[in-house]
Amino acid sequence: MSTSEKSGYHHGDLRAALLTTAMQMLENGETFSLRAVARNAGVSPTAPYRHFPDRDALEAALAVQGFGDLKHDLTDGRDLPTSIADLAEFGVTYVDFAMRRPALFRLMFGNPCDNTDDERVNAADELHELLAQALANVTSESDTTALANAGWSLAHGLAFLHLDGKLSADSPEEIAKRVRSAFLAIMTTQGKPKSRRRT
Amino acid sequence: MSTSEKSGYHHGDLRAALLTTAMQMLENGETFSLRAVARNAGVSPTAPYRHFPDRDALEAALAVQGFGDLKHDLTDGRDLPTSIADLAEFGVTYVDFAMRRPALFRLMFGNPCDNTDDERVNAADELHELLAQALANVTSESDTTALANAGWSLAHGLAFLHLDGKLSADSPEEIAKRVRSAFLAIMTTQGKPKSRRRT
DNA sequence: TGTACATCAGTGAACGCGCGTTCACTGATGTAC
DNA sequence: TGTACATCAGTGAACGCGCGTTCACTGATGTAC
Repeated sequence: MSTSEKSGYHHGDLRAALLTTAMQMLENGETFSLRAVARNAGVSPTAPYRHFPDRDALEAALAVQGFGDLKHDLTDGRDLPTSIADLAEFGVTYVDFAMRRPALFRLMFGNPCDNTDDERVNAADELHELLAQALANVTSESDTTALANAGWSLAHGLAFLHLDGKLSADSPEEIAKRVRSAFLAIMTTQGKPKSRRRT
Repeated sequence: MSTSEKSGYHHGDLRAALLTTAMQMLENGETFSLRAVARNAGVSPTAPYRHFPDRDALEAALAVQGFGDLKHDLTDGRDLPTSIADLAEFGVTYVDFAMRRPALFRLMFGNPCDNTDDERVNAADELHELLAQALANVTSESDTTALANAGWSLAHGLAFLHLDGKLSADSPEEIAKRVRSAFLAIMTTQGKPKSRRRT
């Protein structure tokens, strides 16, 4: 990582370099391949196999990092939400992450989980728990799991609808505004609820 | 479509047959390719080019059909929602569609729109409008777009989280129950809203 | 009613592409004596 | 301190794969006279 920069053959810290490179590619919205990552890292197509058993392993490592980053975005420099307005900001951050790092977000969430990779499962679980806590903080209900699912799904749906161009916007601010409005609107509705039964 | 079944060379209605075949493949969760569709339809790899200019055209045609089917599922044999409970059933239908036809759902929603195909755009718009109407029916607010976005996003998020295994369930019933709970929970929350400002 | 011919709807070989992965290899590094 | 050697981290050629698409073609259909 330090002295090895000029040495041609041995890279020094190729594993880290591959992750960095792959992450950059994802940030640019590219869906990467093992070969493309190697190419961009300036290394032969087979070199990555020294550090990752296969393509899936690289993906999993990136997802773990992604989950960490998202969690960081959600918690760093702010308290857990205590009001609906706070919660809306939580949602804004979630969607903003998706828009800033679309390919990474897709990699994290956009395909069936690989439940064999423990690190990945743990990282995902941690995030899940954070979201549950956030929701629990805001409501006075006893059973918070339904609400937690709803809050997550709302943010998640907004993220993907924007990502896939089903809801279009000209600027990040416009998106943020839309997310805020959505959270506030749905959590403060007074419709004409014929039945209010709980399940 | 009628007499042509035995004639070897000329198929009779290959265009329709290709769509049917492709639809079945999607229903089975397979992501298809032009070649695979042709193979399954018992026809040479290049035959589809008689009926579709390229792969994207086939995809667009399938998406149009998908939008129609989903709209049908949502409206046929029932009135538009008038209560939150009705709306929850609307969501249940949306998610159920996604779970029954996962690959089709992904094809419809899971990638940036092809806005050059008019038919496709129209079909998507119609669905969009239907959702907006449904939401408008339930609330007494004047500006319903925020709520419409929220309702759609909520259902959409639930659909994708289940599709991608982030929320897992053993049966369709369990999913339906979860969707209902989510809608009811988030639309009837009384949190401790510090601020209730609208945007 | 029968035939000539244009049109239509398929075939099948071939192209170039990027991919994941294997294999035998070689150059660089670091450690034991 | 210097050397022998094991280990480590790369290389580069090659594999088989399925894909979308092109091209020149041929067999079937239907229409005009």
